[in-house]
Amino acid sequence: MEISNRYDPKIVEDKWYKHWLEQKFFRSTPDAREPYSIVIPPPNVTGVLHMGHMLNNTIQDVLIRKARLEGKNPCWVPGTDHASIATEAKVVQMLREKKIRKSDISREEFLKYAWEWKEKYGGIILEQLKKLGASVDWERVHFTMDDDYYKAVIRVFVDLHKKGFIYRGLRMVNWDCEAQTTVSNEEVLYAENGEKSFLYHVQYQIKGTNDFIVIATQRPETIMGDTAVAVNPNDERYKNLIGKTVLVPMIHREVPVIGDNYVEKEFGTGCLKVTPAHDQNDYDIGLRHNLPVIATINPDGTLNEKCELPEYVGKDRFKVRKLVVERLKTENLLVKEEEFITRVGRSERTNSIVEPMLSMQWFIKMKEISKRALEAVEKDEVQLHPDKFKNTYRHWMENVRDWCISRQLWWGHRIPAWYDEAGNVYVAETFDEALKQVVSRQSSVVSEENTLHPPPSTPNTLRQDEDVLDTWASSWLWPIAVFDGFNDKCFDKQKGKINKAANAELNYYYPTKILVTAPEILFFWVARMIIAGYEYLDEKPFSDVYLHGIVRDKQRRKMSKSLGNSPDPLDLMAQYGADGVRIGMLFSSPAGNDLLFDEKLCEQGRNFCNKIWNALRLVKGWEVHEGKNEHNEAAILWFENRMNQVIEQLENSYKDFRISEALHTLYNLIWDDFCSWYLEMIKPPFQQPLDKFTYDKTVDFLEKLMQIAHPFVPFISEEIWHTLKERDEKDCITVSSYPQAKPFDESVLKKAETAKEIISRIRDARAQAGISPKEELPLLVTTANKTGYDFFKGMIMKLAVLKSFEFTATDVENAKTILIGSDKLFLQIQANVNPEEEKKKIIQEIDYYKGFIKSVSSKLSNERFVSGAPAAVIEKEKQKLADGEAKLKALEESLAKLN
RNA sequence: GGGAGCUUAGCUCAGUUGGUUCAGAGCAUCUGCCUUACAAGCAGAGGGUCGUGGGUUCGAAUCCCUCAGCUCCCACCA
Repeated sequence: MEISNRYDPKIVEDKWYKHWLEQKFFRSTPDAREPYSIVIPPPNVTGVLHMGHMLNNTIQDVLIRKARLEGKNPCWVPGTDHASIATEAKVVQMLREKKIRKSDISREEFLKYAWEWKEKYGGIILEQLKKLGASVDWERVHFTMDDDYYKAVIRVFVDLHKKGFIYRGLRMVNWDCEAQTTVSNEEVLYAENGEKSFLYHVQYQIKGTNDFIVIATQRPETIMGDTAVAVNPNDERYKNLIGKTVLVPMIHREVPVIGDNYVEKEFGTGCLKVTPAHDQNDYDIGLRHNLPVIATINPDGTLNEKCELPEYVGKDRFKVRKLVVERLKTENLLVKEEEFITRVGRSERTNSIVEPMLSMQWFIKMKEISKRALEAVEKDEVQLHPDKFKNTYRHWMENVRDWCISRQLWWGHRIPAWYDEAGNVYVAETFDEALKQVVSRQSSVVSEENTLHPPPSTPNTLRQDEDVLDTWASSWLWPIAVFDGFNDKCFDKQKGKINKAANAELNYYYPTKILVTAPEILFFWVARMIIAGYEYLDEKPFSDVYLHGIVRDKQRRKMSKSLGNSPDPLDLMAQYGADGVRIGMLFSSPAGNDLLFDEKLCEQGRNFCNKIWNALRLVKGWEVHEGKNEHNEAAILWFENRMNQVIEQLENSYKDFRISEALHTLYNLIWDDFCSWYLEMIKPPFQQPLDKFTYDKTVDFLEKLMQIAHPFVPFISEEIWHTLKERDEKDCITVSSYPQAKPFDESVLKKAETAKEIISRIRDARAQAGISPKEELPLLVTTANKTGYDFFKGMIMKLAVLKSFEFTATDVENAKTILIGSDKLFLQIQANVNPEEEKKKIIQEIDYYKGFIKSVSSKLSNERFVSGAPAAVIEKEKQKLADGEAKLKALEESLAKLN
């Protein structure tokens, strides 16, 4: 069979992915095996996958494929997230390009466009996952707005409302005037170095006097909403004013001067104007002092009639700011105008300045519901990797704030609340149920906020809340909902709990094994999933959380479309193969660290695949004859032991989720140990056949190596699996078994290391002397332990290209001397080396060993060390001392000879 | 302002309970090779006072403190 000398992923990858799907290798249903489930962090359907997703999904696939090889029942659930605000923004933009304005179309029409968008991008995302080789169960694709999922979200809302965790309240929210929606704190961005602004010092007249008090503000346009002026109660300058009344400029509203510790004496003038309607802190002060709230700004950012100045009504707040400043100037109320760097928040989606606004919103009370989720991580029931995130998690959970879950959007789960004409609220899963509540309202308690209103006369006027839920209020149910955990059969509406036993899937797969995601969404998503898990199942959603870093470019910049520094994953995979990209992604991304992506890493991955490929070519190219070549025994024994050692190391890496480390270990095993050493050791001379015994062993090694490598490089490993031997279509590496870790003999490994060192040193000496690597050289050795060489002598002769290997009792003159331990190797070459250089090197070494011996012997003569350290450590130290002394002696002899 | 973390080779990072076979890996660099699997390759080499200054210890990259620099999270000053 002719095998190309270049590995070509293109022909291989699609072929095998298709085959795997046909064989249903990724399909999982509950059975007797141990489950190993992972739910994918559902990518947003805002667009196509980026490099961060590649990293995220490669890690998951490695874990899933490893579990599959280990005979577990791996279930990797794929899906996508509707990502309400992000997707809606994309759709609005897309429509804008088509000259369609959201405000001109109906909710239904808009949703039609949004669904089309979802179908398109959701589809692309799933195709990208296939290209990557993701072994997800394609019969389990979920979307956070699928019918079942939608119902689950609504059901949870109703349930939490019933339990008293959800309430409706007036709160200061971040308002995006352009998108006309609230945005979460997390969606508010601040410019790195702040933004330039002005601090205006404005005079407020003290009532009944001609005196003034000067406040400092950035937002003069909110003056008309002022309901107090606050000073620090300990501020000697102003404390006497507390209780007095001042006049708000322009509108002459009488407001009190109050004392509040929030005010910092040093900042500005030490006097703060209080506008409870348009600033969070002012609102808090207002609550403490029972101040009225006057909202002067409309949701669209214009001023309303409450500002009492008709000329400003309907004008944008920033325009009004200018007008107010001018007016204050003309009225001589503006004392000072200083430049000021402020950290103003902008909406992540529209970049418009976020307006703190009082608004009626739905909230989830977080304190109580999140208690067990905090404990779970504290007690390591849920383990975070790396565990430094425990601190961050604790800090957040201990200071958790109520979660505003309503969004003024169309794309998402519409809030299941209905209002009657009187303003009563009915929270129910369906309209019909809400209607029922209306009918039975007279006698029953509905909810707190309704008690003020009488029951409606005509129930038919019920109108549903226009808002939808925050995306995370659906994705926090992901690990439960993808197993249909909220269906009628297993969800107990009375208790508000899921009966796991009534749902075979949930019972088998939940809790899932591990969640792989980025630390950025530790709170938005991870923490909330844990909360939901305990609330509905009294159980964690996953045992481990692997938090990987952000993919950045070489200059540490976050990859983004606008910077154009993000490569297209599909292009990369076309260029380097999916396996190459997978390796590239994992090569330098230990958990918790950002990945500085460099295309060279993918190139390295591709080269690695090619290396494996050529190992296959070599093996397949040999002619095999019956029999057994005794000379290869040492190599086989060594590699067997070495492989077992590495398998054990890999297990340790996997155990701690050190995926990157595992890959490095594997890479070295294949490239260095197998290709560079083992294959060279057993390689027969040109055009000579290989003995069958060695051949079979080698094929066996290569198969095992491919099984170990399979989680990282699924495609090439499958291809090699089938090229090595004729196999049945069902006999795939994907569903084969992971090699067991077997005990290994340290002494064999140690002897081999010595042999390898000898070979390297001889090659080095040869290179320095300028002698061709092909020229066979004689070697003479002095040693106290001749038998120590027996095993690897043949190997050394072969790889160091020696003519002979003899022992001698006396030192050899005119030869290059190589010290290995206390043994001396004399390589008979014309040593064109500088004796002074040689001496210098030896003296350096002698110094090192003298220091070494001194340190070890002082340790051994130290009473506290000898009495304190365990026997094994002392024994080791003694051995070190003996070795060191022998080495020193040999060195000194060599030096003497040179003199 | 509160909290967490980082600083080891030119670059990116390992270094698990302190023990001079522990100062490492990959990339990059340099030297020599088209050696019949692979130039997407082979064989070698050089390179670090382990951020600074102290301390604990028989012994410190590892533990403690100081300082400097960097990063992240949370809150946020009108």
